[in-house]
Amino acid sequence: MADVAERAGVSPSTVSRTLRGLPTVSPDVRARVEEAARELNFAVSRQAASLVTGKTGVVAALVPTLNSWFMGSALSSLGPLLRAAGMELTVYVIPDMSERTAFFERLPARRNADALAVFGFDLTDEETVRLDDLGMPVIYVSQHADGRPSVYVDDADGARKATRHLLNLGHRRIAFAPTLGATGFCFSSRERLLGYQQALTEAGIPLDDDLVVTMSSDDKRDITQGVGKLLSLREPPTAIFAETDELAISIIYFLRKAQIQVPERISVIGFDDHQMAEWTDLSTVAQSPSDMGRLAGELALQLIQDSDADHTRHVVLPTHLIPRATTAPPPAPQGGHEGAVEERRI
Amino acid sequence: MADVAERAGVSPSTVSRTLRGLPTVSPDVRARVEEAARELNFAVSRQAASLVTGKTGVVAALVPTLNSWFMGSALSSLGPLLRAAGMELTVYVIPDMSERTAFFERLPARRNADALAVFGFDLTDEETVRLDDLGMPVIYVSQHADGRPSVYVDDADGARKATRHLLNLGHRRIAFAPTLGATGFCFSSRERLLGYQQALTEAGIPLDDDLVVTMSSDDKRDITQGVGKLLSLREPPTAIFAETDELAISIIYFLRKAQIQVPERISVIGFDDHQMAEWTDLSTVAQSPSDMGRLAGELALQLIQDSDADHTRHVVLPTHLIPRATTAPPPAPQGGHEGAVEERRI
DNA sequence: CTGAAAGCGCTAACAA
DNA sequence: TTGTTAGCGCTTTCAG
Repeated sequence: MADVAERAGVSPSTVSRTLRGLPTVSPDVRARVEEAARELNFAVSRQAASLVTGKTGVVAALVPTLNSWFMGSALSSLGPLLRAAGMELTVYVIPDMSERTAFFERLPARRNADALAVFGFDLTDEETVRLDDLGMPVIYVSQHADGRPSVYVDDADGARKATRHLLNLGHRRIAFAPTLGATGFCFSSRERLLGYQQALTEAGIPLDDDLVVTMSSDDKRDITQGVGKLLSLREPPTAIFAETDELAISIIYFLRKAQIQVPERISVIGFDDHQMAEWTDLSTVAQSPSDMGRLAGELALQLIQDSDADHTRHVVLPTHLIPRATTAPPPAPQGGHEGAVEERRI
Repeated sequence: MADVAERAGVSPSTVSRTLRGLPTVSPDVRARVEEAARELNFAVSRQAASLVTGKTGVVAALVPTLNSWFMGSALSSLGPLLRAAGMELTVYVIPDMSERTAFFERLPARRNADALAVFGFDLTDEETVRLDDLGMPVIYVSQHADGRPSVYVDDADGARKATRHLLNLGHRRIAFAPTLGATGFCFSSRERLLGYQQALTEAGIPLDDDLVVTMSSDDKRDITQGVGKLLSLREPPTAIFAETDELAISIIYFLRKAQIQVPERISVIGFDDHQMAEWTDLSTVAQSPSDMGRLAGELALQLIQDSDADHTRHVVLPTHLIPRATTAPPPAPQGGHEGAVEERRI
């Protein structure tokens, strides 16, 4: 910066003012400084600046993985939004329990970010408390956190929609397949289970624990076994509501592999409206992770600016049912002969 | 840090030494300092440290989007690797041309990272030169950059494998569908096209430009039109090689929707071995983006440490063909009656 | 509108 | 093994 100052024939202070766009710089000086900066390929060091301002210019995101449709979409919208505000995005990927423990013990984000967005973890109370004294706003995304800023979809409502859709088609034996990430992380399982149960109760159908089978969506064997468990019940389900589209698609794969027609014999519905849902004609409940990323980013920027903004704001996003070709009325009670024309599907 | 020093009854330097794990600290002092640090919830400010060391402790990744299987997998493996080395990952998401221009003009990573990993962009020469004087090692991932460190798969070879597989099945009219990101970014299209052409030439089949139809994999209309173009040729292809699995899956969707059986009438093969490829029984060429992420990270760390390491190293990863159920021999020349048993697919 | 000077929190010499 | 000192590159008073 001193070089730029010298080249432009002004003091470092003036260079600083110019480069930050402060209005208290005369036009000709501004022009000289900007040219000098360009010629020298000068870029301000965030490190040095933040040392004195106390702001790092960084928003941190805590994610269990980047390798999922949800996270990818959310961060793809968060990133450019932050850049537009002159901020950078640093990502902490926490793929397993030991990394998670390490993260919460050391809290490496402390002093190295102005805000933290926590994506989709089902945090323990201790972990939440730990984040409370991190010294920066923490935004909870895709999860509730009482009394703390959160952005999420109404998962329970979405699950009700999915379940009601199946009920409306005439299904009475409806299974729910929550998914457990390989690492003990848990997205919105609880809420979706709740919505599923509410819809059943609403319809006067007793809950049956045998119809709730957790499957890890990364693990083929686990899915086969889970599907097997459902098929071997004395009264198997005629419909399966999978917690995510990815799980739904793999369940369909195993059902069809076992010669069980979908949706003629068993209907399957997912949750997400993953890009693949369209290509596989999957009925699902849509949510918008990119909206969540955007809103989380806006909330973060706002909380960074007004330290006394409303820190308890919850933003709840809508979901909507997208019926496609994997849900249909259940097969006739005993006859077992199925729908006439069989469409081709991927 | 001064607080910690006072509480532990030592000087700031000693605290610094302790916290950085230098060996020149006596055990009892170390213990006192660590306890004090824990009690005060102290974490070193990277900003201040980097001001004096000149190292930021950050690796930057430049990506066109995070919302793709490839990027998600690559960064999911890069992130934890960097954390294990005590580094942070900051991500620049450059979704469109204007952001791209802005990035290369301002180079915001300058002085704010120790290395930059550029993922999957097809950079212009000017852009590459611009990165050369960024003042930090730049690792090119999923692309060649002559004389600069690169990590990529042998796309041409993978494409040859895919094309040969189709040739071996008896196909002679084979189309190639490169995909153009919505934003003018271009992954490995060129190389894959090349491999496709080589395999054809090798087999003595003349190239036909009509069989190469670009389709934007985000855009439904574009894909329908592209498929339509191929189907309306005087001599339509009996097989399509799609540049990516995602494109392959959507092409299959449109073909089946148009009552064109896959693979009986037209074979389709993709490239990636996307997680969904298995669930859709898609034949494909596998590559491992997580390996690429990992190797890129290792290379970055190495270049950061030894500034005089080999800056021209190229790491080339293998691909392998995974034949599944979307490729089969072409239909009999004129009769048009297809294979006997029809397997069920998602 | 501009410059001088102080200091942000840390590390790296050097001295003890 | 530990403490002292001098900056790293910037922003921010405060004078002018």
